[in-house]
Amino acid sequence: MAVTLHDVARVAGVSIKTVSNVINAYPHIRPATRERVEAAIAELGYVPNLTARSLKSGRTGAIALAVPELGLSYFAELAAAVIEAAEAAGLVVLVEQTGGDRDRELELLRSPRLKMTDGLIFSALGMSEADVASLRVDFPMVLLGERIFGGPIDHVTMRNVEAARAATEYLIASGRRRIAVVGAHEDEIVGSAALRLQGHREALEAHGIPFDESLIGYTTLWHRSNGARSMTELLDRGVAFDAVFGLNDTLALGAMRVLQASGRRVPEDVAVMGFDDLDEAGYSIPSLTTVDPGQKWIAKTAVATLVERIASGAELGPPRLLLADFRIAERESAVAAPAA
Amino acid sequence: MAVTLHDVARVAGVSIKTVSNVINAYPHIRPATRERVEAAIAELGYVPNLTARSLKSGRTGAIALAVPELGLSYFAELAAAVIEAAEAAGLVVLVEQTGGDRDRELELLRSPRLKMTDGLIFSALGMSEADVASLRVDFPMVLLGERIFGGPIDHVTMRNVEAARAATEYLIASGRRRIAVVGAHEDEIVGSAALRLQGHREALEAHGIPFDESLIGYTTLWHRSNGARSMTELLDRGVAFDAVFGLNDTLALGAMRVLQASGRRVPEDVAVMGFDDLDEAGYSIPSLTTVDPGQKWIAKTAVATLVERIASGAELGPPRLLLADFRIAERESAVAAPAA
DNA sequence: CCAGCACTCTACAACGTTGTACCCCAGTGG
DNA sequence: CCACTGGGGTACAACGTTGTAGAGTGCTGG
Repeated sequence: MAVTLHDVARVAGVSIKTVSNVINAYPHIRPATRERVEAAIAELGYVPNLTARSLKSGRTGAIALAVPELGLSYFAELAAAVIEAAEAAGLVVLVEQTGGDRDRELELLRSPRLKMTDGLIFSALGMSEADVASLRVDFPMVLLGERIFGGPIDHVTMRNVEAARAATEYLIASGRRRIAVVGAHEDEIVGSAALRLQGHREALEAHGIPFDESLIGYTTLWHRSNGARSMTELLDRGVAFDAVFGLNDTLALGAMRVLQASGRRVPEDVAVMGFDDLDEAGYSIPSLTTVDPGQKWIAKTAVATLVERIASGAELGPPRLLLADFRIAERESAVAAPAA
Repeated sequence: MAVTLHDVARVAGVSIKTVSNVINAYPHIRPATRERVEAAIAELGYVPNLTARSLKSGRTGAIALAVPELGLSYFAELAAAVIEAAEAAGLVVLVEQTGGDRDRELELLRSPRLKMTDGLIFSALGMSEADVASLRVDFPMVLLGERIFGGPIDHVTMRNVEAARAATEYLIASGRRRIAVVGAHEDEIVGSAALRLQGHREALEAHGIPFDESLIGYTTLWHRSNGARSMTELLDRGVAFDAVFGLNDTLALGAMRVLQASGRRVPEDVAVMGFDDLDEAGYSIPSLTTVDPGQKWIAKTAVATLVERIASGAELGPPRLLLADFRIAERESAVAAPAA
């Protein structure tokens, strides 16, 4: 069925190796031979069998990307950026969804399916420091996310603490003092929620504002509905606040909806700050002021780092920690000058 | 470096074929032998080389999914559903982004990278009927989208015309008569925009409502900003309307934002209807009434159809057209009983 | 007691490609 | 005239797996 080098070789009247040489741009080939081979390739519509090539070379030209869920905008945008960067490097991307489930994440790391790729970009969400040993795998891997630090592999991520601190400082600078938080995770030590909450506390402390536990809204997941529910609870609690820091954009948008439905004006009565700078942060009503944590850079850097590891293996030295720059994306939901 | 069947065979003291037989659950193996082999596998941490297996079997266990862009929520949710369905079928998914660009779509169809997969689920956006010949490829493929009908391959899609007609009829039933449309494509004959607009017109006609060109907002892309811009134009135009039909949710959400910013109440002054039933349709303010076009079914069916084609090839008979059921997802932005 | 069978296992070839070794030839310098 | 060089090409093995054919067992039934 499929056309192979043998078929091309027969038609061109040369050996299969010569055809292979033509395809791989081997220099020492007579123009006449090259032409005959190219004609045969065109005539038969030959396409190299990448599986065979992979077997021989040990490289597949594919990398895997594991994310919790593409339905979450953050990860969809991450995947888009990774695929784009990979394509620029001549790689294709195999996308896996783990659901953010620890067991599925661990299972993925042991899956033979990864043998079909040259390496893995792994955005972990369910694993914890206790699982760090599982990251010691025999294929190139780059870790994303903030569940594990100091692991045995390259890690590309964002400055969660500093960025969150900057976010809260932005709110403080605009005159806000009672800042509610949506999306905290109870008893969590590692993970984005804990780090961002820590940055928030640091900012409060730096400005002599006492931390008020009653302003913290806890959720398990970071879906929009969790942000909405958490805000409802805060309102029911009856505590006063003049700003809300959603630990991600999705939470912030969910919370903002409830705030507005309750009759509060954003940003006049309550300023809202998000985290992630999703596409949609620019299109909510009002548009969402948020932290751009450098996701594009993270995607590019993750691919570049993985490509390096694939090329040079362990020789590249000890695992590196690469941190993206962040910035506050100023929009309508929270403005630098305190609103009237 | 990597452990192979040979290594396992040597340790277990059997031939490599026996090890292969153990792995592939070949029945006639003595328990003692099986145990020794399994012990050796565990001891060495053997993982089958899928590339080699692919070369031998001609199957890779991977399928490709080509979408315009994962940053577009519709396609992110589609990809999530396809990956989930594929995983259930024991397949992994290689995701490609075409940008909705015709040339890149055509190039993709000829790309040797597809040789690494067993088939392709192709969501075309840039191609047109003129390119139908390019769909005649020698690998299994399932087409999604509405750019091409009657092509030489299986096609899974939604009932655009009927669903859009139902959407407009829903608005009419709730007492709306002047229904603006956002997202039409000028001079388009095929494609979602044209089909949905056609359904809209059919509904108007069926109810004796004249079609008013001045109520149609044209855009090129279907991003949120296009919906916002288009709505701004409609408002500037000064035409009166009591409902807006966004040809997709993203457009509808963008338009809704502008509507509200202009002081109009949704749904009291203007009802808003979307199309797609994205996750976020449930979390806007107000939540978006929209058409659920059966995306999950489409994803599942596309995978199932592709799997069938992979298994039985051309014997499966002529190309099929498979259409999903749709339903109106009733939320706040447009309600069945006319709002006060 | 032996043909016949089922079971258990092995040797070998193949999937389609590329790396290695080699061969042949023409031209060159001594 | 002969080694030597290098261009142009070939044959063969190998990547790690599975299909095919077949070789030994031991057991069964006639």
